[in-house]
Amino acid sequence: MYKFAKETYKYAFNFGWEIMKQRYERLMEIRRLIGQSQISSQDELMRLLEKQGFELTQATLSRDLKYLKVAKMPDDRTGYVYVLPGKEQESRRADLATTADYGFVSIDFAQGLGIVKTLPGHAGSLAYTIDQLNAYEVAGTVAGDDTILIIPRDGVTRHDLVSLLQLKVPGLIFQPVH
Amino acid sequence: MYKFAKETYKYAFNFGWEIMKQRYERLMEIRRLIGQSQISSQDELMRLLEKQGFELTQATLSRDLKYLKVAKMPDDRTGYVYVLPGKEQESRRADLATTADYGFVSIDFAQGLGIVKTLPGHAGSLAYTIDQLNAYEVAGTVAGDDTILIIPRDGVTRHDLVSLLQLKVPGLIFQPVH
DNA sequence: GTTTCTTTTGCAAATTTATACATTTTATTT
DNA sequence: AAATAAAATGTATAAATTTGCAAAAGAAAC
Repeated sequence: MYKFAKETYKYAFNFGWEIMKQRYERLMEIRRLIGQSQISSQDELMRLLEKQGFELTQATLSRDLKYLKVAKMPDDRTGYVYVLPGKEQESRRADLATTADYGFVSIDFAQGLGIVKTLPGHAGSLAYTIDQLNAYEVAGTVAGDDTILIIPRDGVTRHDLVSLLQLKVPGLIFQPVH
Repeated sequence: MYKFAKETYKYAFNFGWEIMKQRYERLMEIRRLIGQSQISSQDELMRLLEKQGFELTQATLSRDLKYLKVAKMPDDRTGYVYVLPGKEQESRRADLATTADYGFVSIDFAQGLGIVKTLPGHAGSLAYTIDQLNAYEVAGTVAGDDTILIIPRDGVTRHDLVSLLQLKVPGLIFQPVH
């Protein structure tokens, strides 16, 4: 939804001399389409624009996207998606946990249990985060000061567990300091 | 700066069975490089990694970047830059004004002056924002309720003015409602 | 209206990025 | 340790994106 209804924003770009009206309408439409749907290539976007009655080549689209500062980012669903400036964050918030500093140090396995090492004092909060995932794979956790014991359910492999954590706790493995 | 010094994070990925140590070190280095410098192509990144002693092909890099969810976004300086997830925002904060809702409607020119129309009551705040730019091009502004008069300095063209505003007030032209 | 200057766009080529497939490497199981 | 399974990587190629250049379209100046 844009602030100006079509009728209105049509004139929002009247620079006094009928500049680039068509181009700006196209740019608006591009923003709308990208904000609304998961677009993963310029050709795909081009086809959508053509349906709307715009005529253009992919080369122009490349320039438009550059002008609009639209980024192309990897996406689990579609492979890659175009995202509007400022919207990148939102699209990453699907996961429960945020990219906070968990104090994670390492994970190891023994006796069918996962042993997570953390910085001193960080075990509790990371264990809590893991509990909050409510994941089937995790039967329960026990936290000390700098160590967490993860008890996997029967049949859950260490690999399943690592996958789960990597998927649901982004930033756990690669955690830069702010 | 990473939380774990090299010596430490070397072992942060000991999953109990010597998994992918080399790969993870490379991934860490990629994150470091991308966070630190303005990298605009995979080949460029590859060369940097080779200097660090890593051996790999561009294909692997493409996969690594996908895994790390590194986005490629347009950048005024370098054309395009790779950005870490969560860091996109920061790289856009160089400009004074933020992507707020300015109530901007249109801009026109007459008598050598710029006439900006805004939504009712928005003239004052947008004029203030423009004043805060402290731009040479603008000798001064006068704001009513929904209209701003911009007085350009001698020799400043309407084009200069539009360029200035587009450059310094991102989102002025394309402003989606939140 | 005509001329001049600027911007936009398409075309084609260059560059950059992604991926299918085969191979190697690494982990898991027996 | 051997066999099996899974993951990572290179090679070659396909796909996608960017860009130089020339033409067209649009504004500005005259």
